[in-house]
Amino acid sequence: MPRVSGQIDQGKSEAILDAAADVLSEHGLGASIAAIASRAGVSKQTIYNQFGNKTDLIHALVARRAASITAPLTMPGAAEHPEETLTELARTLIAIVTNAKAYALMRVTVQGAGAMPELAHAVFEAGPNATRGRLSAFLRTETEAGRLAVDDPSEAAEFFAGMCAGHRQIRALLGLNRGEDEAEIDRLARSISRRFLRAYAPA
Amino acid sequence: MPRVSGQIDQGKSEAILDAAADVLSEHGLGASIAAIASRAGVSKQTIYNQFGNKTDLIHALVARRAASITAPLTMPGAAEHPEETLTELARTLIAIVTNAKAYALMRVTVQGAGAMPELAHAVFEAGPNATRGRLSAFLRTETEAGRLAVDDPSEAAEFFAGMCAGHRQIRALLGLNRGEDEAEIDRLARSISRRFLRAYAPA
DNA sequence: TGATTATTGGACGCTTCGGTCCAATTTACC
DNA sequence: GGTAAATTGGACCGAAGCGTCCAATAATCA
Repeated sequence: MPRVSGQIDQGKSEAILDAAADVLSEHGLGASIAAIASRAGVSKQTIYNQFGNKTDLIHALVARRAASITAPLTMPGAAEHPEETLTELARTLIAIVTNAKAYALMRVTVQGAGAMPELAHAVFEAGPNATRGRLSAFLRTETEAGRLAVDDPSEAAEFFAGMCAGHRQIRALLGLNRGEDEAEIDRLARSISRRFLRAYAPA
Repeated sequence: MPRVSGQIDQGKSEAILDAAADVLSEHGLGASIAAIASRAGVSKQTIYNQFGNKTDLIHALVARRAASITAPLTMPGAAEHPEETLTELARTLIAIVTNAKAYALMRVTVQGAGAMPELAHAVFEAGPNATRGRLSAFLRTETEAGRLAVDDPSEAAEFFAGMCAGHRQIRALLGLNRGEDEAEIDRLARSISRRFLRAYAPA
């Protein structure tokens, strides 16, 4: 059912990626193309027509989905007091680590790290490392404005991210995440922001 | 070459587990029994004689090796000032997350989380969660002694562990870890300990 | 030495999977 | 309607892996 002469069906393409995300997060990288095709309601051959092979399919999946996950991570503009900004960022970070769908992708990437190292590298750069970059820039400007006293912004940013991740990250990767409720996330985010500010308060 | 009548060769058993650890960390869970046997200098049949099947082999491996990794994690006794104690603990935690061999096992566990959830659960309990338990007990006694002001010891322990893990954990799982040098680890451990104490200093 | 038992190595069956091929069919465009 | 293109479904190949079987061998114990 081609929509445009000589072109690939974009709708089916998205359906395939959705199915791949589902099946891969359930069965890991060992999931078969046949299973993905079946879930997508599509012929196996169609997948090969559109993506070439399994490796390229994974690449396409991670590339397209990583963008949607990293999207909310843009650093909010500096508020007059950094506490609100940091709390908001903490909320976002916790939500990502707690989000099953998002972390299923990370799991797939971890599984495939041996076979596709460049994918692992790309994911790390686009995700955690990009966040650190933005956050450390924020901390630097706040320090210059005298509202914080951060000597090593990059290190401090990693501390902050680590506090947000906590054991939730490894638990998510191990498939042990209980759904965290909204109020709990909010409470945690405030706590992180408060403690972090105490640790880096100007003298 | 049996050593004791009716018994299994313990030396070979250990050799098999060592080989399994090596091969699994290189090729992931997809590694073949044949490859492990070859690396161990042992017949494939011998592996089946001793461990039954692949799943049980993985279980045996993780069970036996997890103990040796978690061993150094015993909480040191409370010093007169907590800074030294916390710095030492931070050093240990960073070393574990940075240790390629240790984290190779974690990677295998993550890969197998779908197929063997009870293994994932056991590893989490024996590793990160046990650490949190011990650390939070320490923080509680320090608070009672008036040297710290920790309102939620469990949460604080997770913050501390998260600061130590930082991006190193996910980087290790993605196979991106550059070897961290001793001096750098030491500097980082001190920094974490100092900042943590500022965040939780008594009023 | 003889009996017992683990080990070896290699062949084997079975299943699963990636990837290809192809004829029949459906869909979109002219 | 006719044409060109993609899709379908199913057969098919080759490779790989798990686990079994077995006859020959080596090592221990009595």
